[in-house]
Amino acid sequence: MKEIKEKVCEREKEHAFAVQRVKEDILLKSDVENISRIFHVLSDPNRLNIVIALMKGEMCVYHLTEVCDATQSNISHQLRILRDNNIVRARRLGQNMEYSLADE
Amino acid sequence: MKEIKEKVCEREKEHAFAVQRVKEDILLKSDVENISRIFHVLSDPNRLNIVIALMKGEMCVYHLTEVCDATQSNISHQLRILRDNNIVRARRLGQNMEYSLADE
DNA sequence: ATAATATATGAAGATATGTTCATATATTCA
DNA sequence: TGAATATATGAACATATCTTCATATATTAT
Repeated sequence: MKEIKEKVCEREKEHAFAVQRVKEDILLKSDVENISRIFHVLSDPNRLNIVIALMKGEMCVYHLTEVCDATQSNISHQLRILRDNNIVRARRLGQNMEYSLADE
Repeated sequence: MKEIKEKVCEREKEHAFAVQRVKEDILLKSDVENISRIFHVLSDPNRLNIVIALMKGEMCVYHLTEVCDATQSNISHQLRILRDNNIVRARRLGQNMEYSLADE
C-alpha cells in the first residue's frame, strides 16, 4: 500500500515539495474546523440575511422576521444558532429582544 | 392579522424606520442566495482545506488527498462541487488532473 | 391576577449532505 | 493491446439541517 503511494505521481516530483510545504505551514485542523464552522453558520440564507440586516444596526426579532420574510419561530431558531456561535448578541428591551452583531 | 402586526413593537417605533431602511437597500434575494451558496461550499472542512492548499499553488488530486488526509473518492467528490461553483478549475497533465483556484 | 404581546424552544418530518464502496473512464507504459 | 496509474462518478446509507407546529416563558398593560 505504502509502495503504491510512493509510486503515485512519479512524473511530478516537483509537486511533492508543494505537499511538503503545505503540510509544514498548513492551518491546524481545529483552525480549519473553526473557520468552516463560521462559513456554515453563514451558509443559510435566513441567517445571512439577519447578519446583513444587523450590519445596519440593532433590530428586534419581529422586525427581523419582516426583513427576512420568515416566520418568528424560524428566525428565533436561526438567532439561537447565531448567538451560539458568537456572531450576534441580544439584550432585552422591555418585551423585545434587541439583536446586534457581536463584533464590530 | 394585519392589525396585530401593526401593534407589535409599538414602543420601538424608531426601529420601524430601520426595517424600512434595510428593506430599501437590502441585497436582492438572489444575491443573498449566491453569497450563502459560496459560504456553504466552504463550510465543509475538506473543501476548505482544498482551497487553502490551492492558495499555495496548483496541486494534483493525489497530493490533495495527502494534504487533506481523506480518500481519493471523497476528494474527487469535493473537487466536483468546487468546480461546479467555479471556485477551482482543473487541467489535465498526463495522467493527473492539476487543480488550482479559479480566481486570482 | 389575567390578558396580550414578544420571544424561545422541543419535537417531528422532509430534505440535504458527507462519506464510502464499487466501478467506470482516461492516460501512460511495456 | 493489456496492465498499471490517476481520477471521476453513481448508488446507498447514516447523519445533519431546515422548517413548521405546538407550546412554554417572560414582560407589560388593564
